[in-house]
Amino acid sequence: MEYTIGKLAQLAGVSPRTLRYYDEINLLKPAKVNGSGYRIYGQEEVDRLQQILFFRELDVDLETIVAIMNDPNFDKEQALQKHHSKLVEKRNRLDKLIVTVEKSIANLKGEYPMENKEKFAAFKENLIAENERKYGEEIRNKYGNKVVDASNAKLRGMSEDDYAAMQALEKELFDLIKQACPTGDPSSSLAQKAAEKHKEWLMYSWPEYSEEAHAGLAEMYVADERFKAYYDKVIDGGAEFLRDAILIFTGKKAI
Amino acid sequence: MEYTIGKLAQLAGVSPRTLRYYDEINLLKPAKVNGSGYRIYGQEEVDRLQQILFFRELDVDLETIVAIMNDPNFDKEQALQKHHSKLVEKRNRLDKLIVTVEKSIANLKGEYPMENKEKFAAFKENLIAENERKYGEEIRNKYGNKVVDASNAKLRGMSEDDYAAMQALEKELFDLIKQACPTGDPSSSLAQKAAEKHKEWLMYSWPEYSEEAHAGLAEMYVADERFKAYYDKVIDGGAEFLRDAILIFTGKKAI
DNA sequence: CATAAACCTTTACGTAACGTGAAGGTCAAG
DNA sequence: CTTGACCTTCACGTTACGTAAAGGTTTATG
Repeated sequence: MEYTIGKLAQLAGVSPRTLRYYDEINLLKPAKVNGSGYRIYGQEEVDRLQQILFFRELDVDLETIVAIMNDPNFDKEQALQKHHSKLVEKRNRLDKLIVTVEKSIANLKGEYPMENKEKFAAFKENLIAENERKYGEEIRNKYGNKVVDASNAKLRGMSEDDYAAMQALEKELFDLIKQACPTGDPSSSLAQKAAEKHKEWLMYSWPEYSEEAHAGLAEMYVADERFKAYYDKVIDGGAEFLRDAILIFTGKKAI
Repeated sequence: MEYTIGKLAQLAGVSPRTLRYYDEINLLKPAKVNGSGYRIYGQEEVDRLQQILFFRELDVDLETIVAIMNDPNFDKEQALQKHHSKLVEKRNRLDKLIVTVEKSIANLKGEYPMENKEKFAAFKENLIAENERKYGEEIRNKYGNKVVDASNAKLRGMSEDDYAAMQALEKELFDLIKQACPTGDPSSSLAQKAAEKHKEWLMYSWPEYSEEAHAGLAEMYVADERFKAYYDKVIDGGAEFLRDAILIFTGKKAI
């Protein structure tokens, strides 16, 4: 199937101008140009345009999309998988915004007391996610995690002091893990103290605590390589040990 | 609680520049300006900023936000209610996008045949929603529904012929309702023919048919005043009658 | 008490991703 | 064979801020 610029625009719900612009910036070149200068697009371009729209939906700027999609290592399926998880994340953030509206209505009616901070927490999650997307991967690789975390912390409205306190807490947590892990007993009082410390640490960045969420995060510490590496760097097997300690701490696992 | 520009910016996760800009365009004026020209914001401004961010989240342009919020008839609670339903709509559209990604992955693997039209259907729903938001209310009031529907139809990639066919179908549907309604029997063959016609009509704008969705829409025809008025205009009680006919047609209600 | 750091101010130009004509060539239908 | 619906390339306009620059104010600290 071949498409002129107008046909493709119609199919995809974008304007011809947009397609010309994408041609100009080397994001989406037509399959060929016919004798009289008309742009002709084929199936490959249709699929590529769909990919572009997914990126755009996730607020990735065009320059970045060009860089990603023109990379010889670009893998269509992998990209779609990533789109999927990002869209799910976006939906989760939307869920929180919806809850915020509900609370704000109740607040307006005087039925629910609401701190100003809470009124914007869900919006800021969007920002944090964007911040991660834009600079996260790059900066994490170049300068390590601290810069990104500090930046995220700042976004959450933390003072420098709070951030320092959080860093200190994390150090205590690391020390506890280092001590408790070799015993191999995640129900030991030292291990439970670590779990408690971890909760304290969490409270700096979480709007509210729940055992379910805490336990869920613990599972992720082992499932997600990035986190696993982070705690295994402290001491070998640290991630699993912390997870087990937290699962016991939150009552999700018997001793 | 009083906030300087930086404090409020920090709280809400926006830049001071943004707040100055909102001041400039009369969207958010500080509560007062102190002796040395500093902008000072209070609780009222905090809440107003939250409202602004909700509008922004829904891609309403600032000019429109100014118009809406500076309108003396502006009702905070009503606005929040609207935000809520719009956010839910947005989440529903996100859900469809997520399904589209999943299908596209299957398609890529050759496990699922996918028409090009389907690849963009979910994106176009966003467009249709935006189109409605921008021009819908205004134009519906000024020129009636036809213009908007035609515009939406065009967005869906319908040809003029298709649109004409859809209009013809709708007229047939109206005639059937007009005939069947006075009998008062939604299970009559005429009424069921109307339900069938309604399904046909739907198929022009729906990507796929399901009895659940059809029945759900029928319920909405009575619940939502706009729709109710639309069918009651054909014949008094038309909305309820059509709903009952559809509920029987879809097997959601016994005869 | 000074002085530097961390705020704040206005002014003004830069930007991304197109929208919107203008001026003109191409193509299918009647 | 012409009319209307396409297409083309300039080229300037728009929105919602980002980003210095140049300077005044407030607050923490030696």
